[in-house]
Amino acid sequence: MIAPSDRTPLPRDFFDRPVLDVAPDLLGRILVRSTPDGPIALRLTEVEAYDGPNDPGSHAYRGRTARNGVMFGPPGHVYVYFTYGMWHCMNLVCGPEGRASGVLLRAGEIVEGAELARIRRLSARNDKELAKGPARLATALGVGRDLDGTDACAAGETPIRIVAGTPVPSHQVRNGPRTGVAGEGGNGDVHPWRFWIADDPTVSPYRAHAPRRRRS
DNA sequence: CTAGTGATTCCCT
DNA sequence: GGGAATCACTAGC
Repeated sequence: MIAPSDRTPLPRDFFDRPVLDVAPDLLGRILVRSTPDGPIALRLTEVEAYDGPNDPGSHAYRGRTARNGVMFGPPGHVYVYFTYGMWHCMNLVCGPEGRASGVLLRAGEIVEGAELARIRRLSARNDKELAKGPARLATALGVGRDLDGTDACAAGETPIRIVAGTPVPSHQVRNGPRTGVAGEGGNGDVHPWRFWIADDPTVSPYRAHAPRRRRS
């Protein structure tokens, strides 16, 4: 059951700020995913910032394409991409419009609808693993490319919204280098653009980017 | 716990 | 053509 206060999405102004301001402020906020079977609510515990065409690690680095068009649109919308032939990951577009920056949602704690998330995440050995990693998070919430471009700030029974939750005080926020990003880490040029809640058991393990070897 | 590797397909060069 | 903002599984400590 969603409390009445949880029906109000965060205003678009929340996302219409520099991405490095928005990213740590998202920790502790609640993502509400409405599905035909009922709501799933997730408390965000780990996020990662991407700063548009000036950021070599960003999908928007080489300009607008068919895949990343939503990033160039207004803030507060959902950008979903497909990767590694199997997985989806979701981002929230941040302002100002046209900067094409966004926050990758890397991990969270399911606080409602765990019974629905478990059905989509049969390989999870416990509930802490349901959304421990960006593709696991999207899978647990049933998020795919069909939700690319969804407005997370719209009123009503929308597929995805972000509600206030409880912001995490800055002394409990940790930050470090991004994980798994090609073009970063190998040359020592890393930035503390990953943010997580200190000592939270749902935060994903750090993995440096490892280039894949060719198949025969 | 860490490290190594196969899976699988879309998208851009 | 080949890399990709990852995961699941295995082996070994």
